[in-house]
Amino acid sequence: MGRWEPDARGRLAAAALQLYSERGYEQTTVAEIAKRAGLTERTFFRHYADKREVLFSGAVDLQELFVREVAGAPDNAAPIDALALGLDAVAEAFADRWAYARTRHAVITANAELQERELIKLASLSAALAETLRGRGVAEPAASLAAEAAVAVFKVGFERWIGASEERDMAQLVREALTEFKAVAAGGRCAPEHPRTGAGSQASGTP
Amino acid sequence: MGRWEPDARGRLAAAALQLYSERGYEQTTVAEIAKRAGLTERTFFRHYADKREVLFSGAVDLQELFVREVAGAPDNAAPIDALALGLDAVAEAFADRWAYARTRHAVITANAELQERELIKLASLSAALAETLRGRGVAEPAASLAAEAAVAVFKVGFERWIGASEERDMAQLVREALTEFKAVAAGGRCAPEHPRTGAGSQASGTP
DNA sequence: CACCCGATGTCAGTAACTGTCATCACGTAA
DNA sequence: TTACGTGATGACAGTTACTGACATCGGGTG
Repeated sequence: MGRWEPDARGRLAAAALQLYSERGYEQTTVAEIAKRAGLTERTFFRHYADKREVLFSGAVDLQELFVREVAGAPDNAAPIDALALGLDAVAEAFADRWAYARTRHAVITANAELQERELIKLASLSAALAETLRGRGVAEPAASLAAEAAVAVFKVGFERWIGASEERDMAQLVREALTEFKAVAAGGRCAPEHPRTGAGSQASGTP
Repeated sequence: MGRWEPDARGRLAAAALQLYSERGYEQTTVAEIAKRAGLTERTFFRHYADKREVLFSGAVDLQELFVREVAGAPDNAAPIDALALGLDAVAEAFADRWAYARTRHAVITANAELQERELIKLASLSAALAETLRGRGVAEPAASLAAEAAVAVFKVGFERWIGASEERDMAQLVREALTEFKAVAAGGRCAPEHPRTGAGSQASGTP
């Protein structure tokens, strides 16, 4: 049992997301977040390094999960296949957080500073994945390029999942993005092989 | 002819890079930059939106050049080949700025806030390239994935160019990175086909 | 009961950034 | 030549993110 109200950190994160969503990130002061959480501004900065970080505390867990899965892939798996295992696991972890992820994503896409923070978190993820691949014997720059590709695939899959009108299976969307990525990298002219996917599949070739 | 000392904007950028390089980004105040440029803090913020942006005013030109080259590629070129033309042009544009690019890059890699800004500039570049590819008839998400891949290739090539002990041909390094990238995406197990490249090419396969 | 310790509150201070108005140096037209 | 317009700059007050130093609170431990 806490000596004060429990989970100050969680209350701050919840209050921040609410306020950012209600009135916008820039129109929200840290003092207001702290007040809604029943704390002071100074305490906010003891839990979070800055006003943005309160939206990104989960990034560490995401990265650890992704890395663990890649590291645990069979020794004979190619880099891109090891990364695919990590993508699957991450998609699973998001499964029951569709509504939360949507709200958070809307807040972030509405503000450039928050996008910057998200990008550096993804860059950190990419760097960790590259390091893991190197540990599996993959040379540079193959490791870094493969890691960046995996993050790009994740982003595409995530945004499709978030942007869908109803809740869908994120793992499936990510796998489709990976398949389309391989086609592009192989030098394909245009379009995906998933006309059943729905959106944006009218592959108009240039004549 | 300017009414005051000419090129206030350029003087601010030069002063900022000097000070960031000498004593670090965080240890430099905007007032100090302005003073070295013979101006006031308020004038700094009339030329640059914030303390970071002073290092990134060239990003617009880079993006325009890259996009122009991709848009001008032959109609029958595959996405990845169109992007390769843009990569070549950008590498050319950097040719005579090795020392400047090194200093600037060192400043940026030493500070997380500056890295965030750089990442969002690259994301903007990626978005512009994806839009250009869509204009060439490439469907989503192939366009976005190809664009992100091109930016990743550029980053690898640029960092190798900057990190080299002597000045080398950036265009060549970028082309090598592109070749290695294609191999990874195709599902290759390990290493590059350029053992002559030097650094990091001891491809240790997992046993 | 005395003490320790971690989480919080209080308060002063720095620096990034903004809004507002005054001022300056030049071009232009009477 | 002089008066006026205009765009760039200076001066100054104000908000807010963020930090350091110190006090306080409440529970556990000897």
